[in-house]
Amino acid sequence: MVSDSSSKRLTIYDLARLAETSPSTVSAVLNGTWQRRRISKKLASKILSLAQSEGYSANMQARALRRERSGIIGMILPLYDNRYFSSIAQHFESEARRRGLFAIVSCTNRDPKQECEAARMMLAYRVECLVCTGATDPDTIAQMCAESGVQSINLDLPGSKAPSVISNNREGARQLTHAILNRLTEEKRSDDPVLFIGGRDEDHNTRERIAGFKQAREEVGLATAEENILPCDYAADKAQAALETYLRNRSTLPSAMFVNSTISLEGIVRGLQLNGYYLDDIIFGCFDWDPLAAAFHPRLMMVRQNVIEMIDRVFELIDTPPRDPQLLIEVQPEIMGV
Amino acid sequence: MVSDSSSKRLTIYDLARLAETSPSTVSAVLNGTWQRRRISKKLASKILSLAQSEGYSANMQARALRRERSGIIGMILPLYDNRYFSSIAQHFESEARRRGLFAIVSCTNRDPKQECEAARMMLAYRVECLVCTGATDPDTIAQMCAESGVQSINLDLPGSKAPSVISNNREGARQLTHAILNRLTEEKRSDDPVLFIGGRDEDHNTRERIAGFKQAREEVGLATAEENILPCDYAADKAQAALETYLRNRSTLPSAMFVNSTISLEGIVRGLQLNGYYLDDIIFGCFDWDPLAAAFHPRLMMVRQNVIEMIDRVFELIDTPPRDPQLLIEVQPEIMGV
DNA sequence: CGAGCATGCACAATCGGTTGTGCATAGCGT
DNA sequence: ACGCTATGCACAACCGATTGTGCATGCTCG
Repeated sequence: MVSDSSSKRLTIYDLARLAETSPSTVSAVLNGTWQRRRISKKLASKILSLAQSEGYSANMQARALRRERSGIIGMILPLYDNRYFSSIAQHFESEARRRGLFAIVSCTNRDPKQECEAARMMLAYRVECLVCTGATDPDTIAQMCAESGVQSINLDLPGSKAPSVISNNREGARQLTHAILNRLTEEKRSDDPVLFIGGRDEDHNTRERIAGFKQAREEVGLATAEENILPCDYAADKAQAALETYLRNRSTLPSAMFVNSTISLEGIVRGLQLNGYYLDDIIFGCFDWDPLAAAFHPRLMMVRQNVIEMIDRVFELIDTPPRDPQLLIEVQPEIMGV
Repeated sequence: MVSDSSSKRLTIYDLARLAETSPSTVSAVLNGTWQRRRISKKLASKILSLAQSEGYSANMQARALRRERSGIIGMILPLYDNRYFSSIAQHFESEARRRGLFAIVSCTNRDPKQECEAARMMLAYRVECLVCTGATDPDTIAQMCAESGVQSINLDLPGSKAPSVISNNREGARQLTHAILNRLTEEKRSDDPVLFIGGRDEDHNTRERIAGFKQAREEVGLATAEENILPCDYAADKAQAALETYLRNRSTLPSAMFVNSTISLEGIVRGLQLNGYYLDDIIFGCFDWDPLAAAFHPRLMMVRQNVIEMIDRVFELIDTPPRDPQLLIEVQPEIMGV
């Protein structure tokens, strides 16, 4: 290992000098096209072992520039702070790696401005494709990508200008609601009200989940009072406040709750603890999955979105871009703890 | 917006043609050096508005190649799946952004091979600095970076070949243990055994935490039996199995437990629930922080590592690289729920 | 023995910016 | 009118890889 005194990194020109050959030959050997270019096996292995021993590493910027392909695939993500988004990032990364792509992920804090800024950076780094996860404004980003000739795909929340892969929120919510109602029936409390809490009214997923919730109740002959639907935003504090307001107006605790995310669940649980309620009495269904929470509460059922399949679908769309930009793929989530 | 028919992206050469000037002038204007290069304000604003209206975006690969600076800063991370690592990634990203750097983060699943592979990729993309978080083998990576002339910094777990920023694990554990012991005293159970469980014997942080645990007990005159120290690995299953084995050999549950991470806590809680124990009787101290878990258990105290300060320290080291490669910076964590 | 082909490699253009340098022209002072 | 500086910009050489093309040399075959 000859650590170059200049501390500059080795290039194919340096290797060419060392191997007494030309840069183009070195390049051909190092990127595997040497057979096609009729480089002798002898010279090839000489160059390869030299590259190895000198610790050569190709300059990806130069390669990307010349090839007009960066080898980078981008994702924007609201946050990392729950298992759902974390595992999305993780699977995206490993799947990208498997395909020889380098994944870069940017958190945008559910802020449309940051989303745009991140998308702009990714486009500047010439990502070959951009996956837009849970974006507040996916269409703007799809538009930006289209103008740069870059493919984009929406994940988790659908858009209208690029194909989307999302969970089947309505069906997941329907099944979760049925699971809740079944528990209530087992406990002879089938007529008790169930509170739907958390999420945003404007957001596609919340609307679908509310629809699934109502549908399930209807299927067992129950009407749903609007006062029991509280899309108070996802944030823990908002959920906690909404719950406390709700409780102030009535004498009894609901026997069961459909909570729209783990972050909302955090506020709910905190609020109940602070107000001295006994948690284990309540049946929880949470449209989200967290194994630690599941371990804590014996009657907490959770919806685990099928992240692996969602990411698979995303890459299928990347491999064979659909004609229809409005294509919507729904993936079935799984109900845990039933 | 003239969407180029060729669908190729605009370059400074295109802009130069449109503005009837030279590429070098366009470049100077777009990267802000035009005053120094005595370009007239008039021409500058013409080029700027043209770039704006045509949606020009500089090719970062080309820029990086010429400038010999990628503008990229890298981080390798074991996982995203807990709040600690997630927030590390998030703060790293936003701090990098604030400094005009583009952050790329790779998950390596605590696998030394993946760590090396990720580091190699990052070096190939010519990161200007690599932050190595919770690496199983930080020194190998530090070595790779050094050979490429790239600065590297260890985070969370220390190494000997690059400066490190970690939590003060011993002091955090000492304080957490005191908090546990105080609770026990309040409840007149101060002589009950406390179980330390989770983590890896070989890992620096676990060793320090065990030391802090023992020290705190010693400070109140308690000896620590080795049978009550179970560094059974972090994984939930391992922790659950270790706990079940432990319980099989004695008649009573420990009144309190020091659990070495939320992932271990998951296994512990699950094991206790499955075996019919009443969780709320137990005092938990967990060297990790998860607000949802904290909401669930009224007697769960948690150590929240000061991620913001740790990331700040990392960037200070990047700004002014220390002479001593063995420099170790310890950041005080906070005890939550006392 | 010479045409023709295969073999093995080097040359040089190129990707899109950046930056040192040089060359006109204008303005100014004497 | 002449020299001098300041102004405003263009030229061209890079950065490090990729790739179309071309040129020797050696070998085969009629």
